[in-house]
Amino acid sequence: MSARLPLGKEPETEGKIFCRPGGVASPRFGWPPSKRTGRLQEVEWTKSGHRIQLPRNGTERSGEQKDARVCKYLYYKTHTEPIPTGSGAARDLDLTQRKPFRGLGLWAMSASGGLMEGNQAREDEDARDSCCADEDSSPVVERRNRSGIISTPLSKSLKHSRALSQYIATCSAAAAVANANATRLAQSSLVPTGIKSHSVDAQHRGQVGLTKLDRSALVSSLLDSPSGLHLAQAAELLRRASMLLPVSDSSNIGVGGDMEAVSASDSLGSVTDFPLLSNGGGVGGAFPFHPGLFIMTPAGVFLADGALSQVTGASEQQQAHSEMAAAASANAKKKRKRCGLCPPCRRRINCEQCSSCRNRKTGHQICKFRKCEELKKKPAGGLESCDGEEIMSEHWKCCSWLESLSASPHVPPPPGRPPQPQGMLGKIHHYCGISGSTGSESNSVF
DNA sequence: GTCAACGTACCG
DNA sequence: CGGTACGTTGAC
Repeated sequence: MSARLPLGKEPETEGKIFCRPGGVASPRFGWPPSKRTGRLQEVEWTKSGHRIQLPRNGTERSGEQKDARVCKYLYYKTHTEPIPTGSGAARDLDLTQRKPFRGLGLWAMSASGGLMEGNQAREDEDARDSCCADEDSSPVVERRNRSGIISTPLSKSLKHSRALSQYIATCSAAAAVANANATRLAQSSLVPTGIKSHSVDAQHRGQVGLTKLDRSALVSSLLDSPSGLHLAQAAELLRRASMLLPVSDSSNIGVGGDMEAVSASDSLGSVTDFPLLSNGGGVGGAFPFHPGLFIMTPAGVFLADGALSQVTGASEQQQAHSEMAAAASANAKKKRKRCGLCPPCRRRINCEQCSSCRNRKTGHQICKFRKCEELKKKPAGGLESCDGEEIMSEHWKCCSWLESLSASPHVPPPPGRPPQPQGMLGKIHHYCGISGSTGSESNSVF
């Protein structure tokens, strides 16, 4: 690579937060889309923040360089001197000329010639994909689906390799979502009962600058996630429940997409265990029903027995039960959605080589390398594969426990499951077998 | 079990 | 209404 910068900290990268592959924000590594003015420059960084040069093909790396390998990303270089066409540097920098598939769909070699493997190769691929977008100044605009995945008609995508540049916006959106989620998580773990409103306000103030894109990305990510899907279903159930509810001013109870609802009395207790619901995604206003009123399963969201008896008359429970059974059977047919978290989901490029890509016109299948791991699994193993009766049986089990929980917050979970000392949410999660690590919980209760 | 093809839900 | 992709089915 002929275009080298002096060693040391790159001024352009100081004091900025960059979007790294996978939507991770980082102050050091990445690329600043708003500032890119020059050419792509590949550099590697030591953990101490110094940029170093790496030997070319086949050269053994020093210890420091080995450390730096994991920190290698591209960034936009501000210099503007042209790079001689045909030179090694030009070859290295002209990443848009790569053919988009090798072996298992991973890039096996870095642009500087170093061997890479597995996720590292994939991450670098993503990084370059995002960076090169503007290098290739083509005005082609491609559509994205809700997950930020480039979606072009088959003919188009086969004609030209994906303009690797077109993922930056997605990346920033993902970073925004990650940021929002981080904020939410921080709030959920830090905010004790009683000072919730202050924190919500603070959070709200802090998020005032959130753009519409940020919010829609957040909402979209929530609704795309398994739990988010449940959230949407919960909203619908709430809407129905509020219609049955003899509330004097029902217009004040809104459970729409943004869940900007006016606070209502809390029938079961505090909702501070459920910040997502209580603060309406940082918008203000409280979720008008206690989350414990809902039982969420892969087959759908149900109102708990106690909830039904509270928000409706006992005579209406029967009707609601049959509605729930209908919903369960309807949801059995419903398409599952990509989890958006697994590596295949995070992959944004069709390999264009697998059978699904080649045969997309008739096969109607997503690229094999982008097929969600969750969708690959059979919906079996849990409530999803069972019939409505089983679902309802599980539902009643949860209901009875939730009712007892609402009567006394210290009722232990049903036998067979050891207690978990993390408040109501912990109990609920434990009772429902939620690990919380993958977001692919088999069933969940709010 | 894998693959191709088709039906169709879902979305813009 | 067209595009994408999940679910299902039948062939191998």
